[in-house]
Amino acid sequence: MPPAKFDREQVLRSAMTTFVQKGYSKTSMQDLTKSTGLHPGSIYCAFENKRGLLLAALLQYKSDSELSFETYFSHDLPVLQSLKQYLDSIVEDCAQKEGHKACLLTRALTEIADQDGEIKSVISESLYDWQKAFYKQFELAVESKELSPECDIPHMARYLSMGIYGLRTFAQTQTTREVLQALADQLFDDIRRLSLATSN
Amino acid sequence: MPPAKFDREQVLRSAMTTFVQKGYSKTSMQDLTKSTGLHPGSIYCAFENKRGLLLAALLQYKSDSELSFETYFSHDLPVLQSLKQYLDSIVEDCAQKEGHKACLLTRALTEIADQDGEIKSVISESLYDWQKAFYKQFELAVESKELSPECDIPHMARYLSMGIYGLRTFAQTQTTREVLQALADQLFDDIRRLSLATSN
DNA sequence: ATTGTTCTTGAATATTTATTCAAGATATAT
DNA sequence: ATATATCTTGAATAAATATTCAAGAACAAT
Repeated sequence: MPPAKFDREQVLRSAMTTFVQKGYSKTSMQDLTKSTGLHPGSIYCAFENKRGLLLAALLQYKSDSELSFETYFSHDLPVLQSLKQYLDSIVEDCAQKEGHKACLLTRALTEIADQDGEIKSVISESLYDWQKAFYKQFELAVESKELSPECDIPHMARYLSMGIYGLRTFAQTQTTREVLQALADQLFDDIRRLSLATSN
Repeated sequence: MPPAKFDREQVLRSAMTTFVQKGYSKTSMQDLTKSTGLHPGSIYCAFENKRGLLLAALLQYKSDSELSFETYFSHDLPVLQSLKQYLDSIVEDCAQKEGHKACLLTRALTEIADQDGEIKSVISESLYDWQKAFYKQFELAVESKELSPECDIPHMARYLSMGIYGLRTFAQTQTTREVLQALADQLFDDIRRLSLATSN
């Protein structure tokens, strides 16, 4: 019965959603069979075990995120404008009262990275790649004279990442859109100041 | 044999440590009996169950944190100076390579708040109280003319909380002291700018 | 059609982990 | 001293959950 081979990406997206919503430990195999539509045997055949499914989901999440990143940053807009829209989209995600779309990477990072070196590596590298993507955008913007040649690009990229981590955590206690938007706007302003200031 | 009644605070601190290090779900009762020195029966007698122990530990953590907060902010130093030292102490915590001291509140928040309304309330309120403690310090500093009367105090307090959440998350992927210190310093600068600027 | 191969199914098993509780120990009171 | 009440102990139990695997279904090839 080989034809009905399941759609791997679709399965991974379902697993992603479940893991983000319930966390790794609290997600049971039963939850996963329900959300993916796969039976236990199939999951074990395809991904070895629950942990393997998480690893695969993390990689899928990374690749999905990269795609999304590009839709914001790959036009010929000024970086700062793209960044503004990117931050707004995060606010949008966080402001959803029900089923607040968290970030699978950071959620898994805080939940299980201490316990599992390989997973920690995968997550850390993905987050670092994400940070580097900002880095690269800022670099291009320096070349095109949008940003000051003296700004500290790695520092800016790190501070931006930190701010987004913080925003997402903050959003777990408070989802008022205006508040979240004000925080995102403040972060944007601070990054912009760093990106322009020759003095600092 | 009533006399050997265990020291509740000590037990809760041990449980706190274990929960922070392994996370709630991955902490087994066996881990807890080992770290607290209590036998299962005693734990169930005193705290009802594992969840009850977490709740008690969260409250203890809150009260310990408040005490620590006061050691930083209750002298007659300028707020900004106290804040700087407070941030430095967080960097110190985060830079510990082994057993990175995370925040129990945020860790539990991301791990289980979605699943348990009561725990979410306890955590949210504790974090909000912490935010209000900043708020109050800024308010006093406005009264004593250290800070501009026009600064947006609630906004500052929220942005500061957000920054600290972000810093702690960032520290899970990168523990280089210089990098963490630079991020904390940047956060400090941005808060200071908000606290002084009449223009914004 | 029949056979062989490959993939699916999900009930059965193994394992881990929370929880209980009856027996034991310690102290206080009489 | 003895009795009584209170707290402790940790092995036994219950519950939840990951994992396996033998039987079954779908297709392709002869």
